[in-house]
Amino acid sequence: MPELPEAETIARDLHPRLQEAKVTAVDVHHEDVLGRPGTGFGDALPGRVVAGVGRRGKNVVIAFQDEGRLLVNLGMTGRLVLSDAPGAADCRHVAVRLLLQDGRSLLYDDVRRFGLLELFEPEEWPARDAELGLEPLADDFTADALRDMTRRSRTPIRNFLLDQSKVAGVGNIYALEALFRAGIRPTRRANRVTRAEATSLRNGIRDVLEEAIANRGTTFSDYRDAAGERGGFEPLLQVYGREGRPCTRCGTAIKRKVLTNRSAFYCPSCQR
DNA sequence: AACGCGCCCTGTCCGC
DNA sequence: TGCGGACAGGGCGCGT
Repeated sequence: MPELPEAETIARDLHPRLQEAKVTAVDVHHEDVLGRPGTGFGDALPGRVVAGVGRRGKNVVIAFQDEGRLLVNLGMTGRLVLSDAPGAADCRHVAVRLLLQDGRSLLYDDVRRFGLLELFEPEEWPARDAELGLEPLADDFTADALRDMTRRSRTPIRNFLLDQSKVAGVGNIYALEALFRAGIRPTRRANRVTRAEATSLRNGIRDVLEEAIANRGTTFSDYRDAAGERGGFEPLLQVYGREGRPCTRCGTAIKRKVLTNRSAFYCPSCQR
């Protein structure tokens, strides 16, 4: 499941390889990955030149020289792969292909098509950007800022962390890993997180995201980077997907509990 | 208004 | 071996 570290890895890899690239044509094989219907996606892209590739939350953002932006939410199984990368041959579910003037193409491949591609004109971007919450690696993601938000919510803290309008970029894997690091059970109501725990949680979120970026993300099943390669963080997961296996800290068997249709993994001894 | 739920989609796995 | 069903889950639309 691509979250912030996976989007960051893809953006960093694509940035030098897509700069100055000019889009000449667009092949849309599956329209259901296009958000914002009626924006003329296929007609509006040709002629644009890439200025750079960045990230907002868990979205890869391709910025064009005219300040238009293509936001790519990878959903569950989305991949952004260049046609000349070794992993391009593994893209068997290409939903959208951007053809480039230099002969390459950028493939958006997505088996389950939960992903979304949205094109924004310069004046449209600020409103979309404002819908996303704090960047967890930015300076303004402080313990106080996190606590100000958690104290106003009664939803389980795991669910709170998945809300992209609060903290942008954290998904199920890193939410659970950060909660383990902070010693907080995923089921705890957000407004029951103490001031001290909010500090631990803020630090846990930043640490796990930074460590995952350093390891090029987590491949649990489907994630691949822009070259089609797997991430390296999966062996370092402490709770996610480890039901029944011993806690790395205390040895207690990791538990799994379904919270609003999504698995939550935690150590019943370390997390209260 | 905040919150929870069902749905979208398809490859993989399990049991018979 | 083949097949049906359960399962995985990010984000969104909807109901409460």
